[in-house]
Amino acid sequence: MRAIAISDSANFYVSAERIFDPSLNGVPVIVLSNNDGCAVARSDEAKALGIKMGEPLHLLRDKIATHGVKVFSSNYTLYGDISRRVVEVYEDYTPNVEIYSIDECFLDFSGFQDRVAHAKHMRRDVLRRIGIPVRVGIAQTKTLAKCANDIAKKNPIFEGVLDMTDPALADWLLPRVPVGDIWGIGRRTTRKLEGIGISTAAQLRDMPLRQARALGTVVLERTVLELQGEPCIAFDDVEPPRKGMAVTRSAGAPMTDFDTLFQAITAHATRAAEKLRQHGLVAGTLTVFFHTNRHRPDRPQYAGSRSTRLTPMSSDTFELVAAAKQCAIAAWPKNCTQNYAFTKAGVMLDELLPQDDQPRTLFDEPRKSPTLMAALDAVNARFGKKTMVLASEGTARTWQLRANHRSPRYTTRISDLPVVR
DNA sequence: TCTGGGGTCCTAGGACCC
DNA sequence: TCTGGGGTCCTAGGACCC
Repeated sequence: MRAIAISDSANFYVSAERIFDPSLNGVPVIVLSNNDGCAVARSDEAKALGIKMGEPLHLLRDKIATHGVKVFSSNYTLYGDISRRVVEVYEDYTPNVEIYSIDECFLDFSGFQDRVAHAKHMRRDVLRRIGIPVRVGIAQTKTLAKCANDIAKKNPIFEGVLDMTDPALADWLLPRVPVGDIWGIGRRTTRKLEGIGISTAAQLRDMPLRQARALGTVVLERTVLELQGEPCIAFDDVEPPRKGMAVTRSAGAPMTDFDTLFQAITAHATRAAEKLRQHGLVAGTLTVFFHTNRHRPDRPQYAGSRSTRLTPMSSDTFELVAAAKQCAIAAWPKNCTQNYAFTKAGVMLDELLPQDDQPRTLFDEPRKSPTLMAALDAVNARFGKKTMVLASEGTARTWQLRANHRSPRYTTRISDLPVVR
């Protein structure tokens, strides 16, 4: 029978920090978003203190001091590497793995005999080899598997593995699942559904399809079918081509003049170009945006944004930064007497194509940039990120992110390893 | 004082074409 | 005075995910 499993890590970022620092076990730990803004991962102990997902750090100061909460800046280099290692273990347990997010994978368990025993074995193996605790939900469709995973997460009695392929078990469990907990049902749709008396997963499953499409869209209709056990969301172990990518950041300190803003935009465009080259892609459109602090309506507000075509399509840092500069100049406020403080800026790329598929024109000349970019990437790979940058990135870096609590990059940087005496 | 950074998919409506 | 019936493409905005 068709069986899809989803495996996810418990409080992934916190679990990753705990691998290398056992003193973090049993105590409240949180990991912050970029710029040390909000709590985006919380240990069970931190959740018990009432710390919410996305809660701003500056509102948590009291709790942190009172309860000795350990605080970390996010360390994506570490989490990305740990994530890759966890996937390697999954691949020993099924030939078909679909990476869904940094801490979640769909696994094809179709045709396996004792799925629960298999999943429990895999779970022990991930913990032993990598040190990350995971939970596994199994069902006929992705939506049901996510639901089973969620139930396993909340009920320790399942010991981290719940197989919901048995219809009788699903019939017993689904009336106990709030509709808003279903994958794909967000806040808005929850409110609409509750408005017509649908408050559990079982009620949503039994909703007429026409009504589902009318209330939501075809997306909601698919969720209903998935809950009935009919797969509408394909299992996809080949990565779909990316359509766009973005590099956007809050600034560590507000940016008040064009030069500072353009330094940040240079850095973001540079990073975007690197990402393109890593994926072997070129972009057809570039967008620059920047805006003031939206949490402070009492201050002057401005949001600027401009797009431009890249002709020819490009992944060249110089070309992208030049295009970004034109956009930034065009979007910069004109004739203004206000003193705007910009807190966020970004560069977005769209119409991505594999480099080899990019259209040529009659007048294309051979470009020097591939060799130059390869050299640039090689220098930065060998001597460290940002060894060689465009001068327009500046040296002051006042706009740079705050990251005051970052742990060492234990698995990817030898100089970060603690010295044992 | 201090509030993240990515993505995807869908729909409606306008512009334009024959 | 009468004023069709298709298409496609693009954009903006909504909703959702982690």
